[in-house]
Amino acid sequence: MTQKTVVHIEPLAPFDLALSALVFADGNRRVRSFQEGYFSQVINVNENLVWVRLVLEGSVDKPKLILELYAEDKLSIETIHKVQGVVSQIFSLNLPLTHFYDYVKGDHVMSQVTQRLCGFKFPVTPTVFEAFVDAIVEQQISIKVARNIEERLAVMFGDRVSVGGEEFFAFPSATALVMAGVERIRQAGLSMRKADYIYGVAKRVVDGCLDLEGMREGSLGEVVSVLDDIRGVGVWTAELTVLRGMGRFDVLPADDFGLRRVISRYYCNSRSISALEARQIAEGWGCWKGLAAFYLVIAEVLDVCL
DNA sequence: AGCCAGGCTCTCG
DNA sequence: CGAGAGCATGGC
Repeated sequence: MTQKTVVHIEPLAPFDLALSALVFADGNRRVRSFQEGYFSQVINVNENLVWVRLVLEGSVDKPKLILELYAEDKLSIETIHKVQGVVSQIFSLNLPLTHFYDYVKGDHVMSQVTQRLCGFKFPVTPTVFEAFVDAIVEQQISIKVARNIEERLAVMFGDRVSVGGEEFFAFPSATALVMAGVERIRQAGLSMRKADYIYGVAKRVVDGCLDLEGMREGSLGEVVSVLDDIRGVGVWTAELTVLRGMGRFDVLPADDFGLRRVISRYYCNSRSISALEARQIAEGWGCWKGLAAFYLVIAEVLDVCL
């Protein structure tokens, strides 16, 4: 029988859930979505599968969150705490955005954008592994196609939890992907090559020769270089993994076509710019360069005029 | 219809 | 070395 628990969270202000979860607005409800003010997804804390729903009460400047946890069995206090920790991590609830806003005050474009998008936090994945696989999936193809494939991977290989007769899927574990094998991974809509890369990464994780979680504390250059050495992984994939998987917002994946395009739109009149130029512009955003770049992405999506 | 998306590897000159 | 083909899918 489904068990429900409700927890109240007070994130550091400002926080805007609608902006932060905007990218999940058209997501598959069984995997991860943002609908009618509710963000939802399955969270896995030591083999406990919990489907969570998160909604913002109060304002962006005085944010209060209500977190609902649904599980098939009664949850221990410890599990509830851990789930709360993961949610807090996904939206960087304790990240002081005001430091970022102060830092870019002198940058005309970024100060405007941060004012308009006040409270946006770039969502992070619960595990580094998820970000790594996602980044490989996202190589070269459009975001929409990539998202479809990622959702398909969850439905095909992810653990499921049943809530009120509905099924919800977690992101697949490395073990599940290794068990699936290259051919079945490919059937999610990937090229043979990408399926092979993903299988390879999962296999390393299962074999214990790639400790992704253990790399969170490593220096940026070191981590990127270790990941970059893996077959199928370049600098772009490594940087996106560090950014989105570890919440290291000081990383700019400058090889990213979309990020370069949006940076140019706001800073160089849309002429095509090199990765080097993008990095030079991003230097002005200091240790916030990765987050800042995604402020521009959201600004573009919402067609924010300056 | 054909080109291109939040790349990367492999091959060939 | 640098340039170019190939890859899966879906939107335009």
